[in-house]
Amino acid sequence: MTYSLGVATAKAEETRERILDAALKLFRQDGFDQTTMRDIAAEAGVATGAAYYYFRSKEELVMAFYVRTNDEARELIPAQIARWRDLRKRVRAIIDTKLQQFAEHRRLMVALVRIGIDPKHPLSPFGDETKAMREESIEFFRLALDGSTPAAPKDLAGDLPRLLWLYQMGVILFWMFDESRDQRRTRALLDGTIDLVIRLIQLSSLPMMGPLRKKLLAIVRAVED
Amino acid sequence: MTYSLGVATAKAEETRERILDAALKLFRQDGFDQTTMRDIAAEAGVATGAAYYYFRSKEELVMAFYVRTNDEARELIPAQIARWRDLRKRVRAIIDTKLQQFAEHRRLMVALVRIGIDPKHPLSPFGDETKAMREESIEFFRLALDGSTPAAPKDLAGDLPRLLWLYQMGVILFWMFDESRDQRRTRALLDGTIDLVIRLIQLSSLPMMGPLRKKLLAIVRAVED
DNA sequence: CGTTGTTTTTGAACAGGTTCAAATCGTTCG
DNA sequence: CGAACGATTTGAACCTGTTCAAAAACAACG
Repeated sequence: MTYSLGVATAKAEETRERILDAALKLFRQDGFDQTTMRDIAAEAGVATGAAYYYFRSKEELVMAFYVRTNDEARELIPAQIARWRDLRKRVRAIIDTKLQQFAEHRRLMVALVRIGIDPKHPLSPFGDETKAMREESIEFFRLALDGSTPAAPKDLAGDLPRLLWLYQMGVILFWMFDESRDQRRTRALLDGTIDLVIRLIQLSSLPMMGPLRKKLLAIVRAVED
Repeated sequence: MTYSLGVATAKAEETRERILDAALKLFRQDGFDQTTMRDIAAEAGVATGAAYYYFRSKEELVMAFYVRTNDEARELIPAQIARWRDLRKRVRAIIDTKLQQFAEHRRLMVALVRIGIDPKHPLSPFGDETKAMREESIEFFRLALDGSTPAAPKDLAGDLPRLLWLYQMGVILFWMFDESRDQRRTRALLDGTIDLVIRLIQLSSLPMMGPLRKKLLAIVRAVED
């Protein structure tokens, strides 16, 4: 879960942190592609090989950052959810929190997407190795739906968290490449679509929507494994 | 348009083709990552540097394949469209044709996606350099909508081709990673969603949908540049 | 303390994408 | 023909991610 390759002692843990911090500093300063593993090792004051003792690849350094934010989210997000009952606000709060966490390293996440888009890659957000984190993230949306207004239709309870998570992933993807000032385009997208998403959930409760909803769910389930 | 770096003579054009063919042969045989530029050059009977005289990068070899299919599509797709008036069938024919063209090198396209997902990358399907090809692909959908049944609502005529193109890109993306036998999952996705897409277009013609449609279009337009 | 086994660290070596200066080829012109 | 010039081709060199065998540091044990 903590993706620690060779950490057995406290000093090792410290070295690992030092390498990760050096990497993040340089990534932020010069960008992912411009930063070499030799740079990172030098900045951390270790030999080149040391980085590979703790991280399997350059991308795994980015993944380690991602894991770090996930650890933080475990505290942050439930607290946010507890502040409202309104589903719209809850979902918005989850996504806003995520974006805030990534903000400092926005462009960095591209490195993760590049390899992660292939579900076969170990670091893919859709793959096996990241399953625990993924499920945890999905769980937040289950929590948000729990006792919210509007309430989610019962028979969607199983799929809705996953669907909202997918929506979140889409927004984050858009945001990573959003070069508008302060990423206001993403804000606009959020403002426009959250409303739509919630409205859609409500609409789908209407009896007349039964067949359509069934069809959609069938497709969604067929698409997922 | 033809992405030819240094081709001025007929012999050069021939060398270029030889390198591209060698590359495609090896990519198909051993996969993109397993094939080295040195392999490709050797297979083509030229020095390593020669490949870089004609192609700016390893990925550009894949792009050259993509361009090739696009050149073919210019003949194939209008012929397909002319076979029906039914919009569903026309759209399906466009997408099926594309998939058929890529079929032989399905996994190869992943290499293009990896870098192309970043709109900043020169080879991105969303970037400047590929604009001509992109517009051409979108044009096919305009052609498909032209005089089709059902007819598209007038005020959607401007955006619909681009939206259908996006839908196509999504399907192709899914297909690239679809490891089910004969990619039947993708077929299932197509069977399920084409219907939905066409139905949605029809629905949006209903007067009651006015406000919703406006809202959706506003979002779509805000998201695009 | 010395021995032994494990964890951590080192830096050289390797691999493959890419660059580049120099050589070769081909064409044009006097 | 021979000089001049651009187009093409070469292969060595460069850069950077990654691997690996050996050294160093450390812990446990007698």
